[in-house]
Amino acid sequence: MEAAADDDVGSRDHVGSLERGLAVMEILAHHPEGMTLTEMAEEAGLTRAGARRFLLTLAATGYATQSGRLFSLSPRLLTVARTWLGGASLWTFAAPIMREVAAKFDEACNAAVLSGEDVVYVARIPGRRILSVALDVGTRLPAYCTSMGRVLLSGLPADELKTFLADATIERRTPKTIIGRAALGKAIDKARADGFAIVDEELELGLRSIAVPIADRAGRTVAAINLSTQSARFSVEAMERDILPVLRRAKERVEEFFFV
Amino acid sequence: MEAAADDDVGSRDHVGSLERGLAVMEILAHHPEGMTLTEMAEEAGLTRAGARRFLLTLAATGYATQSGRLFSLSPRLLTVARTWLGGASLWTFAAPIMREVAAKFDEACNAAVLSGEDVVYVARIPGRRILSVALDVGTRLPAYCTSMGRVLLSGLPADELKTFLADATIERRTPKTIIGRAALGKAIDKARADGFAIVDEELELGLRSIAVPIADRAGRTVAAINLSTQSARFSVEAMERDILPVLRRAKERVEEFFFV
DNA sequence: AACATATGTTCGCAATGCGAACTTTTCTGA
DNA sequence: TCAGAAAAGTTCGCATTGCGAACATATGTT
Repeated sequence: MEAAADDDVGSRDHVGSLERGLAVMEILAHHPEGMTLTEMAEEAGLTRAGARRFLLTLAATGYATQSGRLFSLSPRLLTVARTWLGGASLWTFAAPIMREVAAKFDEACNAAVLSGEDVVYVARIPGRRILSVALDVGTRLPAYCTSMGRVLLSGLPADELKTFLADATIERRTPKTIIGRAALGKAIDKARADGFAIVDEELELGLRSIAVPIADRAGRTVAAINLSTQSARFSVEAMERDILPVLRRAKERVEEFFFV
Repeated sequence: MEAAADDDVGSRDHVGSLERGLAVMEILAHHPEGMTLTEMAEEAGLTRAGARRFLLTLAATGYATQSGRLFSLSPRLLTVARTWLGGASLWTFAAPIMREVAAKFDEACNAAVLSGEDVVYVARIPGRRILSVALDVGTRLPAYCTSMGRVLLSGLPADELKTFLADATIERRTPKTIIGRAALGKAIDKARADGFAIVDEELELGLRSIAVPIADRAGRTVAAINLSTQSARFSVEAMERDILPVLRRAKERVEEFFFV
């Protein structure tokens, strides 16, 4: 049973019964086969009378069901969760997370999905610095030379990636653009192995970005988030050292919104 | 806000604070954009001080987050739900529901999925009456002449159903078996339009069954449940009048365990 | 049937959560 | 920028709510 933040427990702003009731609900979640009153009392550290009250209240409110001596969760929790998730898009939920990332580094934090040979921006938290590339939700950029594109491509099935590498339109945009298809394949493989990609002035001189993939519960890469910076601000090394851990944490938090 | 069962509210076995806290959580679920304290107090029918306590407790326990004046749910609810669902199979959760159906009619209630040209039994609640067909989890029966097969086939994409109708092994098992491929196609179309299928002595004389499809949140038919009876017990008309509503209710309850 | 175990019930009581009132902060419009 | 309105935060007396111990009943096991 996870403890609440310590400094709130003794406070008059705290409802201990709610906390204990939620803990009982969580214990039920760990026991889909059902639990008896005595088992719950032991596991929750409550008296039988106390555990019984919480179980009966969860049953009365529809969160649990009682069958003989066994209490178990009901699908109401799913209904509530579904209502919540269905009320807004993933990127609405992700926005506060991305906002924290953007604010921490004062740079733009973006999200994109793969569409054909492009990435399409699906969310964008501007930084305070002006980047020359005008970006907004809906903007398309070529996948091959963008950090988000690189990690998205790394999540493609092998045959699809092979087709992409064979067929994609690949042009030199800066002296640093990787235009060799074999070298690009290697860069994508590296992104897959690393779990991130840094694109260093391949799209545009002065522009450097780092991206991580967003995977659903089945492990499929469905989106990417990145931080775009002016290359004068962060070296490649600093990106990996300073930005990557933050971006990874954001990735994990966004992924919590995927259910299956 | 849904009321708890009235006869529990005044009881000493009831924890009102838990109930009110869960109600606050549900209201948050309807407001993914976040809510202020005053909005919550109004909607929950609480004083500001009361609403504030519940919100702060939900935040302290990790179920909600506070950003300035806005409170919103956190993904912890998803984590709990995921833990619960991940701890057992769908058919474990469905078993009590199917057991109620079986007990109501004293007949076997079964669940199956489509596998190739067959249905495979994935769950089975026996009735008290002995049916001559020995069935157990894992049993395969031909899809074309079973009620569950019929509704499962009705959920196939058109091209797959066309292939099935063209290629499937179809044999006469009783004088009532539909063996004409066009007629079978029509029966499957009828199952799709009706949302259920009755198979009347097509598999075996003396055996009649009625099935409904189980669909996931995207509307894809992924399984079926049925009630198998001796044909002497229930006429086709009685099945549709008496069993179908019960089976439909069970379908709805089982479908609540699908998240997306 | 006897016994052990688990659950249900009761009720005195104290602690927990209540809300009203006051204070502080934030927002809005001129 | 300032004044006023609105919203949120804080305090604390108090009553009601939830507590647990003890007893009663039901269920399971040998």
